[in-house]
Amino acid sequence: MSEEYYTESQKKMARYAKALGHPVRVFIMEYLMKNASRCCYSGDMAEELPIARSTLSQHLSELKDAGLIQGEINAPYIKYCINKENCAEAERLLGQFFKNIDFSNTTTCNSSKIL
Amino acid sequence: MSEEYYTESQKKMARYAKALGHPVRVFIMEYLMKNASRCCYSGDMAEELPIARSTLSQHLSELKDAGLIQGEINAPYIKYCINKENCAEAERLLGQFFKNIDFSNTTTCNSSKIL
DNA sequence: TTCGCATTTCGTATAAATACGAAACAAAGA
DNA sequence: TCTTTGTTTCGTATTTATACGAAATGCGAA
Repeated sequence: MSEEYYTESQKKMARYAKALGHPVRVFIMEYLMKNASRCCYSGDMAEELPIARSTLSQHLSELKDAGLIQGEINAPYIKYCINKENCAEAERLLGQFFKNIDFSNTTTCNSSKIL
Repeated sequence: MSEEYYTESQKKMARYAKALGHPVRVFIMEYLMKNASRCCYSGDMAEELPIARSTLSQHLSELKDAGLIQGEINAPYIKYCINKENCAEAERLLGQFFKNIDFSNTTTCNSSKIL
């Protein structure tokens, strides 16, 4: 019944963008990127963030559900790291997306009646 | 009292990403990019989307508040277009962000205990 | 088996996002 | 001035996101 109005790319892009749509989650991603050579645990990040550990855990889950990170059990810790494959896809989708902007055209929206 | 935990880049990135975190808004952005040479009105997009016009208007407002698009009054229409300056910033921020991924390192999270 | 530890899940509260239809608005034209 | 028209704002309902503390979980070590 419900027709498909959005392309797979549009839905995927929105999914990835939504996951990155919170400063805590951007922080987590950058933390994992910077510390990719060593083990990254929830507790390490918790010490640098002003939120409860349960809240951090939820943000980790969101990034995991979106496919941007993955966790590996290293009991009693859980080691987190970037999901490179999906991050590469997100990078590609976003790159393609912005490439469609025509920076040569300067004739639109240059009047004084800008909202 | 509330210390600053997130960088300006992190907050800006999250803001832009959040604005792109819905298929309708990705659709709108791509529509405006593709039709940059001509006028884009709310009604044109409404005809291609399965949502109420008031809902579309709200999504347009979100993109506008995030700085990704702008509107120009062309009564009784409102002409929308990409805000190139801010889109360029978003592109730059996201590009920098993903560039931090170390694709050469393959030693993390390759065990069988992946969550 | 029992304890301790890091982490998540649960329960819950509050705020924000998403959606719709009705009403308001602003400007052009009759 | 009144009407028409495209769009937004308002009022509202529902869902989802964000946050916390308490309790549960899973596992290694004692």
